[in-house]
Amino acid sequence: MEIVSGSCRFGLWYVHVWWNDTAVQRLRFSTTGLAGEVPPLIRKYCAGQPVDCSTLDSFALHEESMYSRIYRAVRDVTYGTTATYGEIAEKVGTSPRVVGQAMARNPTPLVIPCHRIVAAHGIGGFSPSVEIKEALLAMEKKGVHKLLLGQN
DNA sequence: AACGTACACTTAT
DNA sequence: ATAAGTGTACGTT
Repeated sequence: MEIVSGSCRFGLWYVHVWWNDTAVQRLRFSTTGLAGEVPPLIRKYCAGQPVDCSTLDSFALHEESMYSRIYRAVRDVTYGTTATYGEIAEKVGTSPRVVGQAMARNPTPLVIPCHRIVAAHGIGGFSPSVEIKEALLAMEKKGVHKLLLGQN
């Protein structure tokens, strides 16, 4: 099936997505837009609705590599919660540093929710900008609140 | 095929 | 604050 691409807004940023009917192939944040549609779930998520993009599929989840194992563990971190690099490392049997490396190379952020992985004593990194990570986490926190209280 | 090095970390000085 | 430990991937030989 053919790969299509598109972008949507998230705050000051654009989210570019390359995807087909089975999985997201690539996702990245950019300061410029791109013609075309993104998967509906991602559009809703970026609009602030409490939907979880990790229910989408990413090609990067289905390999036998260490990174792929890490990505599968990261996918299980649910909306509105966080885990540390060290926790993920322990789960898959590697070191925290490696988890950081896997996050830095994550081909499909949001779908593999690397923004929910934080350092033991700080927020950790995010490219292209840690502001995005902060915004995503703040939004999810608010979203869960909304879900529980049914308002605001 | 081996080697060096770069890391979105962590823990102990 | 700083240093040592860490495992994987990736670029150079």
